[in-house]
Amino acid sequence: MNKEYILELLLTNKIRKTQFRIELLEVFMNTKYGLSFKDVKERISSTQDKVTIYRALTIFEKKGIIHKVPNTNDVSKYAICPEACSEKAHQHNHAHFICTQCEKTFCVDEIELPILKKVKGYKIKRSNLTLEGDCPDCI
Amino acid sequence: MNKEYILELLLTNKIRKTQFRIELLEVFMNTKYGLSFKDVKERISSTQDKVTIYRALTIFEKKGIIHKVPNTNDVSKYAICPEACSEKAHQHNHAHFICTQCEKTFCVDEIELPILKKVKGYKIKRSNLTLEGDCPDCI
DNA sequence: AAATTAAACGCAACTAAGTTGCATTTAATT
DNA sequence: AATTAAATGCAACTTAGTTGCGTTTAATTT
Repeated sequence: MNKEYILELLLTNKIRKTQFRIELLEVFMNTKYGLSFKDVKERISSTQDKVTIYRALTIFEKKGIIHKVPNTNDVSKYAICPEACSEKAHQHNHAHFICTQCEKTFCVDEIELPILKKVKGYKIKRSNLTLEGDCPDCI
Repeated sequence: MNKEYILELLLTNKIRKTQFRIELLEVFMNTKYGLSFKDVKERISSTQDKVTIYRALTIFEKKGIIHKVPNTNDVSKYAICPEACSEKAHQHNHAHFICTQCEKTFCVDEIELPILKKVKGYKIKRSNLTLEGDCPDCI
């Protein structure tokens, strides 16, 4: 199991190894698609307060452990970062696919985004390609 | 002025020409960047109920007159569609730039998205490229 | 021009997402 | 064992967006 990797992640990011945060990372690692706040809550065995969950999500995102994928339906999903992201270089050079039927969010590693730095006077720090449609399970 | 174009838009989409909806479209046409609900409310002279505003935004989006750009900060922006979108083919083949300083959202026509139809079993109906960073005014 | 009707509107009440302040607990350090 | 700062829990709050329902009004029909 990747429990060791989780502990390593928490250590290098100076996040305390609490039961809940370890379990939260396990949930993310064992899910192939993005999770909304509600999804996360359902998958956590300990009945944590929503504030605690939000705070963990926020710090994980800030540290580059997970990333947030916004959705036109106003319910963002969180997913674990596939490779090494850090607080400084939080680049997700892959697309996200959102199924409009089952509402699941998948990372699509097959599509590589061109890393643009500048376009017509805009300084680009991050880019995010979101695809919408039907996922393999819903076609 | 493009008042005539607005009336035409409403007519072809079978939306009644009320004072408010005409004004709302004028606001969108005269703004070069995306508007949040709050932005819209501030720019409307008549003091419309928020439900009325939301319903107009929803129907305009459904008809392909405006499109919604989600943001990681959970405040979506709405912007008028540059070309001919329709209820069926609501494709926005351009990127959106969100300034992390002033929070403005701009359509970036310079970047053309490759129109992907299928990737690894996913059926893609819509795609959305969002760029984040500093806009020309904030650099 | 009057009657009809369905879209648009306004209000109240609600849900759901996410935040803030503060007191308490606990992991990690000294 | 004592310290301390991170993490937690609770209450209360804000903000975005929705639903139901009765009323108004733009557009159509007679």
